[in-house]
Amino acid sequence: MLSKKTKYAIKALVVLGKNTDKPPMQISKIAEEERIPKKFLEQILLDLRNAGFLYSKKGAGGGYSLNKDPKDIYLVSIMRITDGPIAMVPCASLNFYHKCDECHQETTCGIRSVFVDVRDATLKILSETSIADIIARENTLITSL
Amino acid sequence: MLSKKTKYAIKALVVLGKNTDKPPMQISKIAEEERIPKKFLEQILLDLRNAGFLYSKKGAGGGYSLNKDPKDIYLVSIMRITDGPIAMVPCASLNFYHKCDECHQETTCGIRSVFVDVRDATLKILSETSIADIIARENTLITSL
DNA sequence: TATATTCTATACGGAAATAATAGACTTTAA
DNA sequence: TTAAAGTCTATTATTTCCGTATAGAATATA
Repeated sequence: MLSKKTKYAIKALVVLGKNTDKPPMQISKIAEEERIPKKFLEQILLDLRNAGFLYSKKGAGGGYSLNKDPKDIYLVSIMRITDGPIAMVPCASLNFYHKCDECHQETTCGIRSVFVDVRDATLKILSETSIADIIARENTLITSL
Repeated sequence: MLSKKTKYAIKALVVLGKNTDKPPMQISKIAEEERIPKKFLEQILLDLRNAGFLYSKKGAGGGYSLNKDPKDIYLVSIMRITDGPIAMVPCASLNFYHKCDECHQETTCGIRSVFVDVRDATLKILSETSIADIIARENTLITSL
């Protein structure tokens, strides 16, 4: 399951992605609009900032804005920051690999073999879908109502 | 992440899938062979039995055996018993649907839209891969060493 | 029929992860 | 100088996962 942290991160980035031509947006405003606990959101935005996705400005009139084009922020990157691995088993993870506790024959493990395929299928989607795509999808969905 | 419960379930089914022509196998033996905590495995096998995948026999000489052909036991079914939903967001789940806490506009949610695609990609693999396939994959991997 | 063997069922407890909150500090605009 | 922001770390609360315990029911076989 996606953590709330990840969902909040994506939602915040979507809001900021619609705000690119305006002055930076305050945490409080994002939290309010998306109904995210403010203090929790602070932590999340900080992580995204430290990973280079956000620009922040302190003091009066400060706030957050995207540091990249929404087209260049992919879900896979966000998820790796907030949730960590994409794969469903640690032994199939590209960026967060470690051996499974239970496993003692990784090279011949049939479970691993299947979940490498699952990882690849998931990864293909998540690494092709950007914040801009999410916004576009929402616009399409709204139009088709 | 896959729970240990699910991994243990798959491993137990694989062991039983290699044992189809022999008398039922005791929990203790499966637990020993696969190094699974026995009491935990009892619960898991019980769930699989109640779902119709296993046949069990009490008393001396009793034990567990598969109630279906290994070709007809798909990973998706096992996972739904042990872990529940396949989708990464509850609002995208086919068998365990419920609204996300945070969400108030499900029909136009871009996150949901993407994770429906992820679910479909995952589901395709998991509903095509059976216990027999896992065994076959392991044999292939062993041969190619 | 007695007994050991094996599965059945439910309840419990600790550990880890997740979610949220708190408070003190830093920077900046006006 | 002060109010408005973000920064950073610690702490608490909640939930889920993993494993254990215990009592019970069914069955083979001696």
